[in-house]
Amino acid sequence: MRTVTIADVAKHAGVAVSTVSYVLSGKRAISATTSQRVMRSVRALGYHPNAGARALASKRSNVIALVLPLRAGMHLPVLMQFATSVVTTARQFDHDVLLMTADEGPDGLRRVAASALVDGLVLMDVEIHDQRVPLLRELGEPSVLIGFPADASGLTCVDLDFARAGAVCADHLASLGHREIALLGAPTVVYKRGTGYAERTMEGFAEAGQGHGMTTIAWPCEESFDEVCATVKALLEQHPGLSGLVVHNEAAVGHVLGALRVLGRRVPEDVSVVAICPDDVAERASPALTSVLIPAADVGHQAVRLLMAKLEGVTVPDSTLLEPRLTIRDSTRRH
Amino acid sequence: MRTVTIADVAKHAGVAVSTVSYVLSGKRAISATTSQRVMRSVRALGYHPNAGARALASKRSNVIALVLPLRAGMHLPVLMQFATSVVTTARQFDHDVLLMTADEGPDGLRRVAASALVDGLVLMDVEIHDQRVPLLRELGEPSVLIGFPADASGLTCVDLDFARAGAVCADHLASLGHREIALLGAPTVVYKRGTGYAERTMEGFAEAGQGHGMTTIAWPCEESFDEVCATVKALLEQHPGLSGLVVHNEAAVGHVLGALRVLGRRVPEDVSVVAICPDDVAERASPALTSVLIPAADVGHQAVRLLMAKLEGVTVPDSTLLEPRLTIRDSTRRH
DNA sequence: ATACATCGTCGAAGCGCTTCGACGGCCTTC
DNA sequence: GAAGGCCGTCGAAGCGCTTCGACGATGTAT
Repeated sequence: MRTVTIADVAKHAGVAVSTVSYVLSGKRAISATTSQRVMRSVRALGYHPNAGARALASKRSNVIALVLPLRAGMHLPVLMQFATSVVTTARQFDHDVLLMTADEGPDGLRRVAASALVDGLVLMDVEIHDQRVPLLRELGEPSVLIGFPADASGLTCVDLDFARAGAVCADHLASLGHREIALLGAPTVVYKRGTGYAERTMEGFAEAGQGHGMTTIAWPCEESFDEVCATVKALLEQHPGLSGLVVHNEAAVGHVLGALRVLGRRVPEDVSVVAICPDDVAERASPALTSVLIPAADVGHQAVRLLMAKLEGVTVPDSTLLEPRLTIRDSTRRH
Repeated sequence: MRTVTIADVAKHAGVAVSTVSYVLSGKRAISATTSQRVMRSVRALGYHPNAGARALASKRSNVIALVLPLRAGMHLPVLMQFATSVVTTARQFDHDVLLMTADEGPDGLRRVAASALVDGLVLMDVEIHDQRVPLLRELGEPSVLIGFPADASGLTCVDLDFARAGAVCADHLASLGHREIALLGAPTVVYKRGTGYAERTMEGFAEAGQGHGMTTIAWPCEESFDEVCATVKALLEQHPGLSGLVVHNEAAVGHVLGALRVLGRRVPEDVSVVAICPDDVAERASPALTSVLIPAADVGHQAVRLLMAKLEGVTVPDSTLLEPRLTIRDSTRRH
């Protein structure tokens, strides 16, 4: 069963090859009758354009690259959500997604760009000092970053507004009458690396808290149960007046609750807890956690939308920040 | 800066276009001197073959598809590990990876196959009654499945040997002198769906346990803390002699430990716990969990290896099962 | 010395598609 | 009623690569 080509369709429909092409692409007006006849033939023969030939002739592959770094301490589930929403959205624009990891290094990006394998790039989990950024400038491929590098000039970046997320947590606790609150963040290694979102959350949290006249503390937090326990214990001892806790560390959130249980602190009677994490993690906890959602699907969707706009030659905003969403559950209460 | 083509390289090196092609592909003998000259030109000009043109002429795109279903209750982190090892391995064979989700339905596979966008497929998380399987047979695209459908005849499948994994847990507990042991598995919905690996783990566990003359219990396990608590409590009440627990549910494993703590059972003094989960989850727990590893990276690697062999026309085994690896940590002891 | 492989290289023919220019036929417009 | 426009369609020229057959130049066997 030889694969069916555009020539087969043309013959079957009794028109020229170029006519079929124009019907399919809509780049020239074709009469309704011809168009219908062609479409019937397309369906009858089960025609699918050959991707290579199309790419060669049109200089567009209809494929975008999704570039994941692979670092320790990444939020795997969230990444996965990003990835799937990127794929789904790309398909809506008739594009496919090539999955790349950064372990091929800069050459990977170079290769993919130079070989015209992809029309554009979506880079995930961009850090403050990301090696991929200068390369991106050099290549001049259309691209969208998820996350913000130090120098974002001339780049298109999308992310959740983490500063707002931190602030929303502080605001919520303030509104409940808490006066002394703490943020438990990512492991130290993440801050050392210069990971923008972690720092921005802290800043937003501290700023908002202080704006409400609260005392704010912000500590990094490792991810093993024993370390979380020790951290929480030390935190409560050093700050006896502490009544509100924000956890921005998906792997540790379960352990924080366990630690409070072990230490005999009730949630929310003794201490209110807000998590920055996906809804399923928050709902699975006991008590169900008041949480701020990272809208991973939205971010992926926006990233692709922006990239598609750029491919069309449309100018897009440099920076897109997505609003965090607070869901109040059972782990916070009036103090 | 026009993109550099094979003709540019040929001119620069003073040879014919076809000679350059043969140097690069190695499909015909070329003298060492010519070859070197060509390679020098390739580097000097920064030549990268145009993917579309190559695919069109050679009928091979050097891209494989990675097809993820998107279902509730999936092990996201493990999936991610699969995915990255697939990408890394594919690159070693000079292939790229197209990421597809099944939400485009069967048409997605059909489209990708018919358009010659990919040379082959890796399907992840295949279920007992997977809709993609009949389609795969129809398309006749080279493919490898991760997981086993009910009828695997004529297909190439790879997976961790989950029956062995269950058995290894039972064996380990038996060797420590436990007489009554239980398996806490996936949520009910996963079994209902007919998910092979969950059932196979249970069977391997039960069979091995009974082989040692032990009493074995196997229960599904939901993933919220409260439900886990209730389940563990009921389990211990109904089986007072129970001293060994196997947890095959990544999301619940932390909660099981928390539940035991709440119920006043010490690990490992009162009850030994073995988890089937990634090492980082096991190490993060307190006490660090004796665990059986799901070698996600290996599975991905093998899947790609097999697919590449098939693309070369080599015959490969229908079924590849990977040995689970038991790591003894602090959560199990002699009874 | 002749016949015949073998080796290294070249030229040209596509691969299946898009797109440009051309060209009839038809409708306006004065 | 002639000049000009627009519409719908066609043919052909590539896009950049692989691969086939051809062809001198060597090397080997007779």
